Amino acid sequence: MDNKQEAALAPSKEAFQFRMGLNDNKAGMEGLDKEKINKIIMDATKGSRFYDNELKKDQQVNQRIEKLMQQKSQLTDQQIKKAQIQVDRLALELERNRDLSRIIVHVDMDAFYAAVEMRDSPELKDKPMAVGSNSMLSTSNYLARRFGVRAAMPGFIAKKLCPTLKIVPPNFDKYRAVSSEVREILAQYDPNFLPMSLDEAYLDITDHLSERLAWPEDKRTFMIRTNNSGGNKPLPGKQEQVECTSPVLFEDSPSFVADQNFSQPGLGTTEENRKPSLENVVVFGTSVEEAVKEMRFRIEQKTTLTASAGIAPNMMLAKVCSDKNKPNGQYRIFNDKQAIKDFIKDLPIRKVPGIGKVTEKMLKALGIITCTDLYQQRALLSLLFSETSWQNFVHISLGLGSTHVERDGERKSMSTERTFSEISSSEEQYGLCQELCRDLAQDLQKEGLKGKTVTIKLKNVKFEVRTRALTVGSTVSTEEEIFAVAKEILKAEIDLASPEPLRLRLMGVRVSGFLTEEEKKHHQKSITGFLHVSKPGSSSSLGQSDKANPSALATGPQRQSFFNQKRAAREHMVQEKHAVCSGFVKSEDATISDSEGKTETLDLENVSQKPEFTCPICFLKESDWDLASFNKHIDKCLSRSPISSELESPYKEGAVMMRNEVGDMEIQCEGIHNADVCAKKQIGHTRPLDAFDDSGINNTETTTVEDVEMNVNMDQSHHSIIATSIKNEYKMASEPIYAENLIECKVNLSDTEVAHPSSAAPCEEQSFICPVCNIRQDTADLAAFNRHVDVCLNKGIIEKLTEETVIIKHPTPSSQHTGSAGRGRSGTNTNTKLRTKRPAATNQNPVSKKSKPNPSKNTIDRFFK
DNA sequence: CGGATCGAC
DNA sequence: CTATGTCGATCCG
Repeated sequence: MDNKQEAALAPSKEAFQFRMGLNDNKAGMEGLDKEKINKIIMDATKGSRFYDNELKKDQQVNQRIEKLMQQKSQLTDQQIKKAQIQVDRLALELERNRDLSRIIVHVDMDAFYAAVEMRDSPELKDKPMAVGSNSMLSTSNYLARRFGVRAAMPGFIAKKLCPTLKIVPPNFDKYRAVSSEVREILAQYDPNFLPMSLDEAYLDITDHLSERLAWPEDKRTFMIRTNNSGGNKPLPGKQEQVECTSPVLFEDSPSFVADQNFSQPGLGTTEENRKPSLENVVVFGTSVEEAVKEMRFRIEQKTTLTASAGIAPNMMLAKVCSDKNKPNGQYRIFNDKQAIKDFIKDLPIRKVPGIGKVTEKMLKALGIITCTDLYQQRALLSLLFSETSWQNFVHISLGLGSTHVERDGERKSMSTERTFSEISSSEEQYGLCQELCRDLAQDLQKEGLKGKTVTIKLKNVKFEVRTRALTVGSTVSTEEEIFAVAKEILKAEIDLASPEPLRLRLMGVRVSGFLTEEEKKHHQKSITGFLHVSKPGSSSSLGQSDKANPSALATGPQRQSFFNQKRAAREHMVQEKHAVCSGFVKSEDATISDSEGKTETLDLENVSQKPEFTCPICFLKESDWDLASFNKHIDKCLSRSPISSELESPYKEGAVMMRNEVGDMEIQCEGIHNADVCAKKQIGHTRPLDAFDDSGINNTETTTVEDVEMNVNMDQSHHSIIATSIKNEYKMASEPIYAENLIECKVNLSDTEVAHPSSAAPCEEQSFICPVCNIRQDTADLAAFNRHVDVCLNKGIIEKLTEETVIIKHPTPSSQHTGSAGRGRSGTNTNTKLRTKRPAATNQNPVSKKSKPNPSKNTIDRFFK
């Protein structure tokens, strides 16, 4: 097993395929087979700078894997066994708190953008097509996928795979409109549903379902819209003759009805007793599946587009499920532990949201492919990965996920970035930077946000990316403020590259570190307010009309040339110079921008000089101020001599209102975004998960319950705490617990709500297996058993433990479950942590959820109770 | 805090 | 010729 890395470390072809995710091609009869696809892509790719960079990134991953394997090889059995106990403690706790009471649905429109375009352009319907540009595709239709054409693939390569491919440019306004139609429907099943993007959403339909039970039939009855005159839809009982064979959208009639089973017991009444002309009517039942079918039916009726859905007890599972019967299908995991376990068993970890390419490859190096593998290796993983990572792994392998569909909190950052053909002149780079700042400032303004940190992102022609950030004392939100900071950062980068110019292909600007509501109140009168006043009207007029105009004029039909954009930007700069001169930006700037040509050169010189700032409040000017001290000064000035309160940002109120307005569809659209920002966000959306892979399920190696051996090693000084908590855990579970048996262990908690035979059965007769000596204790006396465990813990193996292990001593906010602290010594882990998304199962446990700062302490307190 | 990286869409 | 844009999260130094 240790040598698996050999193959993985070999670079080139295989590496690239890993990076590009080419391993899951679904070759169709009319398309290309996997071999051909890979070859074409390789040929089109090989030798490019992009490819070189991909190889480099891959090497980095391989190095991480190498480190991982090395750490692994140094682990002792004892360490693993000890880890096993600790991990299992978490697993047990999680299992005990498993929430099976909710019905979560993940709805996913099939090939959304492509489907919309096909719907509206009949000539596209039977052709392979994709939405995007020559340089990047957002999504492709199912016909194109047979040729290997996928989301996140450059259009020019797609064309090589499929010369007849039609690439249509995206039309986000249209997608947004369709999306809001869909959301109108979704809202009726869960008013608090959570949209993830234009084509995807989570719903908690538990409440809907209980209401639905009492609904009369007519509330579940819907007309079937017949768009084709002759094409009468088959009615219940007849649909097998239609047999919608093709998974391809619109290849046959886009009929939901043809594809669905409406002859559910108890609703087959449509044929006879509906009103005269209403024979085209369908009634849905009250079950979970029926409700979701109804939802999808209504979506299709309303939009002529199909959706897939996953139904499960939590969001993570629902998401995986929605992929299962895509397109135009649904799949449900029942709210039953065994059902979850069965589903998870052979599930490739890559399917799980949060496990991406890199994680997949790293885990693969450890022999982990499926969730079962993941579960079996949990002890090892807890030693090799960071706390959050391995705990997330445990959540996944237990099939746990969040059961609360909630909107995300406040936004944390806002950014804009652009790719272009090489720009190496620093003047252009500054101009571009300013333009980005302008765009960003407008977006910030729409949400009334001000941030303290400015980050710029640069990607050179070799695709190397770097980001640099600067946090300032005051807050920034206007173009000038942002640019003042961004310019400094950019200058530093240009200087760093020294004689060589920066050869950029992308630049981005981001603002983060937003003020909280609290801070907003206090910090109201910032430099921003001052600038607003000093150039009355200019910022708001700029917001609306000014933006597109100059560049449109300059470039004509398409804004291809950044030259022109930059020129336009410069013109803009000139207009605004009087605003600039009010102090935040270097004073020289104000003096130069008289003629266009001069602006460039002088601006450039400028940048390499030491900045000089003038305080906008006291008008003091210090030559040795840097940005930070300048900002500090302003802060002081502001608190010393209060500025009249009318300087508040005019946008603040509006922003707050928007956020609270839940009922409004447009706002629900993207949470706190209005339509414009929303549009921007959607540009370039790619959907790698569109590349679903049905063939992934193989390798069905059943894992039986083995490895009952469990020698416990505990840190002596704290063993009593552990002992106690273990005791209590064993108290909770009503049957013997094996390490490998965790998923099985019966939980007699409130899961009985969703009554299912296997979920609630209490245990026969009590007996315990001591986790230390591993001997079965045939006693129903819990106290006796606990005494035994205590004794066991106090003798024997523990003496052999040499390393210092802090188990639950002083739980810190960051070390939730005792794992990380003690692992330092025998040189095992520390570095090479893998980052994974935040633990998927957060809201499972009401205790640990609430007390974020110190969850494990609470847990233990409760144990002691 | 700053920088790099991952992952999702 | 030609390989996105935006955002949140995590980890490490």
